[in-house]
Formats: sequence, C-alpha cells, structure tokens
Amino acid sequence: MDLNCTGGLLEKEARRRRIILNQSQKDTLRVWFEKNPNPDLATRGHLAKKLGISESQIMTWFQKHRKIRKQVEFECCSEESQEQGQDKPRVKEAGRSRTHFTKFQIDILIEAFEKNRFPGIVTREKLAQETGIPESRIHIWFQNRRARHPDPKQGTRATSHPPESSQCPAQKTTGQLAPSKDPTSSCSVILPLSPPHTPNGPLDLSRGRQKQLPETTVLQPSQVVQRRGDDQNPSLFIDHLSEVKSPGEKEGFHTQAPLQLPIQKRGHNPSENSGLSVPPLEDSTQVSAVNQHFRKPDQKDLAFLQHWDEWFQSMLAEWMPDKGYWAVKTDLHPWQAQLLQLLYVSEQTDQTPQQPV
DNA sequence: GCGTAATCTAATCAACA
DNA sequence: TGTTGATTAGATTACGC
Repeated sequence: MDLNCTGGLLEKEARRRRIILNQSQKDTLRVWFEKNPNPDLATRGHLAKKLGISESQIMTWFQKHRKIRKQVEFECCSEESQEQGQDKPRVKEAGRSRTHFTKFQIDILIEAFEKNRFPGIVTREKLAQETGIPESRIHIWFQNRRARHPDPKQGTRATSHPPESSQCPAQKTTGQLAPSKDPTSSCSVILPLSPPHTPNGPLDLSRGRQKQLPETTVLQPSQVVQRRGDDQNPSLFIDHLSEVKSPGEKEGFHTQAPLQLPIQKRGHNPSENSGLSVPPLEDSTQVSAVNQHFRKPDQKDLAFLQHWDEWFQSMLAEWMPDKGYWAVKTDLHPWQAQLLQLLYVSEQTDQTPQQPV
C-alpha cells in the first residue's frame, strides 16, 4: 500500500463500513441476477427495500457479479458464447432520471471538491445532509468531477488534500479536458430526499415541477409546508400538487423528492434568478423572515403531511437503514430545522390555542 | 489469507439548455 | 452542440471472518 502519493504519507478518510450479506440476501440477489443481471433502478430499489441495504450497494453487488459471470463464461463457455453472439443483447431498461442540482447545491459540492477531491463516506454523508442530495449521487458527482476537472495541483496533491484510499488515482493521467462552462450555472432542481428506489409516495412531484421552478429544492415532507403562490398571495404549495404529476413517470417509481421549496443562492439575491421572492436564509436567525411568507397549514394539510411523513420515514428506513437520516433534528441544516419547527408550531397552534412563538 | 464490498478510473450514453 | 449526470467494465484496496 503506497500512501506516498506525492511524497508525503497520507491520511485517508474512512470508507463506508462494509456490509456482510447473509445467505438469504445472497440467495435473493442471485435469483434476481439470473432474471436480469442489469436491473433497472426500480428493481434495485425494490431489492434494496427487500434486503434492507442501500440501492448503491445493490448496484455494487450486481456489478461484481456481472464481472464474475463474464469471467466464468469466458473460461467455461467461450466457444459457445462466441457462437451465440458473445454479449447477450442487453435490454436497456429505464435508468435513473437525470438529477438536477441547484446552484446552492453545486456551490457546496464545488467548495467541498476544492477542499478534497476524494471525500470519504463521512464527508459524503455530511454533504448529503447539507445539500439534501443522496450520498450515492454525491459520490457520482465527485467521480465525474474528478474525471472532468483534472487536479491542477497534480503532483502536489498530497500537500493539500489526502485521498480517501491509497490508490492515488489522481496520479493516473487523465486526458486534459477543456475547461467547462461554469458548472454553477446549472440552475434547476433537486429532489434529494426521495430515495432513488422508492415507490411513488402519495404524490409524485417530479420532473414537471422542476422545469417550472428553477432554483428550488425539495424537503422532507414535514419540513415543507408551503411555498408562496406568488408574492402577493401566499398559498400552500400543497394546493398545487396535482399540477405537477409527471405524465412520463416510470413504472410506479420516481427519483425525485416529493415536496419542493424555493431555495435561495448563497449570498445572492434570490429575486435575481428564480422569480420566487424568497428572503435569503443565510442562517437560522433569519427564519422569521421566511415564516412571513407562509401561511399556517390547516387540518387537511397536516393530515396530508402526516401521511407523507409516515411514508417518508418508511422510505428512509430502507434508503439508509443504518442511519436515522434526518431523524435527529440537530442534524438538520438550519433552514431544514426551521421549517420543521414551523410545522411543529403550526400543529401546536391547531390543537391548543396559543400565542405565536 | 481469503472472499468480497467499496472505491477508483476511463469510456460511454443520454438528458437538457 | 457542449455540459454533465448516469451507467458500465475492469482494476485495486481494504475490511471482516
């Protein structure tokens, strides 16, 4: 193991703790592998839920087993397979729909990337929590970013940021890529909190809304109650749910999160870019400004959100079975925590008459 | 030490502005 | 058409038994 990537002994960030599949889990995976060695996202999600591991781990398992099968076929049945057309035609199944990140999220990722091109599981999960993007998508984002933005400090990398593994991948030559456009110009939506493999929840707010609401993000059900309908007449976002059902949604499955809330760029005037006049929320102290833009949810809304919460918690349990993702309020990003509090306060207000907080 | 999950690069596909 | 998220193959690392 060579940690002397560029001269210095490198520390490394921890990997994800490896899981040990039990026999039953392996059997299930093998059965599904026999059916289809290239499962689509929905299938992987189904398996993840069934086996209690993450979708990305399911993917890893299938990748490994495709490789193993290929080796076995090469060794044992090479003649046969050559006659029958080598690679069996692979049915292209529906893949994960493209995730769109907000500038806010891209900013955070870029900032993290500049600090460390090889974040470990802890960093990735922290970023996931901060941005609301699933950890697996963050992992992919870093992979793509490394591939397309070669380290200018290559050769002196060790002095800046240690890699997570001892591989020293940055030393491998990657084709010099032309500088891309500012990635922060990406200005659409994220749907972070819906597990990629989750079945449809009570409502599906995926792609349709994304196009209509650039610069928005998605929150956990109870964290989002309302958004402004327009600047003059605030209205419940829930009121608009029916209009965002995507007609092209795939097979009872969606990749986007259920509810969305306008989110402002860090250090930017939100009215400049989104058309949604949301006050800047640089820190938790500004939540009262945000509150002014929401109306109190009524009983119907709360019942709906409760339903959402139940569904969402069950999804989280399978999405990140080993972690109470978002379960602990102290882990929330300030804007998330404040919105959660907003919902809580509304609930209290409905049950017992009380003064504003 | 072995088996294998986790992670990496590189190549490629494809969605979208 | 360029950018960039998603997927794949193949190689490597390192964890758990």
